[in-house]
Amino acid sequence: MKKRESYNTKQKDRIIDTIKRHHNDFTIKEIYEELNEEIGLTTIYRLVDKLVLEGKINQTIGKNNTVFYQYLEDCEETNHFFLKCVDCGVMEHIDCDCIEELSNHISKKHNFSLVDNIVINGKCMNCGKENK
Amino acid sequence: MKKRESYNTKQKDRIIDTIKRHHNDFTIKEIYEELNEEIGLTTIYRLVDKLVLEGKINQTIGKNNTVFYQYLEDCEETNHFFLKCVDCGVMEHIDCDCIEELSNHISKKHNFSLVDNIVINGKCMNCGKENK
DNA sequence: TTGATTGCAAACAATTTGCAATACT
DNA sequence: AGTATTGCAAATTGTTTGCAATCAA
Repeated sequence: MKKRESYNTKQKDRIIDTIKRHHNDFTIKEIYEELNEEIGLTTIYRLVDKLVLEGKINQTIGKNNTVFYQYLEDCEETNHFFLKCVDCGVMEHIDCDCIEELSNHISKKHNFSLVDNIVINGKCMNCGKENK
Repeated sequence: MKKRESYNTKQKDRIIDTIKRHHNDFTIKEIYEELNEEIGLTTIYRLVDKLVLEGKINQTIGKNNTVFYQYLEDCEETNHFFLKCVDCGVMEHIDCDCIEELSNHISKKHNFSLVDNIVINGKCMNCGKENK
């Protein structure tokens, strides 16, 4: 029973491609439909689960108990820090010293080490100004 | 059809009391069982949903697609900022200038306003040192 | 008395599992 | 050839809804 590496398949490619085109949120159903239901739901669930475990996708739960995912772009930086707008769902990757400072501070003063992929909720400029 | 304020009930009291005793994570099922199944699941779902909407409870999704909730303690400070350990689930309330600094910086430099209740994932000292 | 709340049973929706067929290397 | 992957159907689980009975004000 030799352990093989994973196989490349047409389905994986198409799912990942679709996921990457969603900069912000996506749901399983959205991906399923965007693929014209040509790939089984089960397959999508399985791949997305795997990517969540690998930390490439962030999983959240929002309005109406809907489960959302976000693809965390591949980037070389050590810090994968994102701001996510709770209203429109837009996600921005932050590459700024403030993150490292925060991380150091948290670890030194509060004895917590931040995880690799941090997603912080807020409101983007557009959505923020709408509320009076 | 006059709009009444909400009623105080035995059930609400017991549920909230139970929730408050869980400093960290809780699931609906845990609460249900801790109440000896004396209060209907439906009632628990309804109250917890309401508290989530009011921002008193944080809702997350974790391992095995389990939905977790955390009660965000009542506190006078404007900033409700928490560090949550992804391993053991412990949550710590942070009351520190660094939060305000971060918040100002994010808003000034990155055009995002942070939401009221921020929960950031990390590893607490105990769980952090276990990994090699 | 009036409207809110409760909780059951049923409906619904989301996710997982078993398994045979298929695809990858 | 040998193992991973796929996808259907079925099972399972989690959550919501309808509604009649009950409760709070």
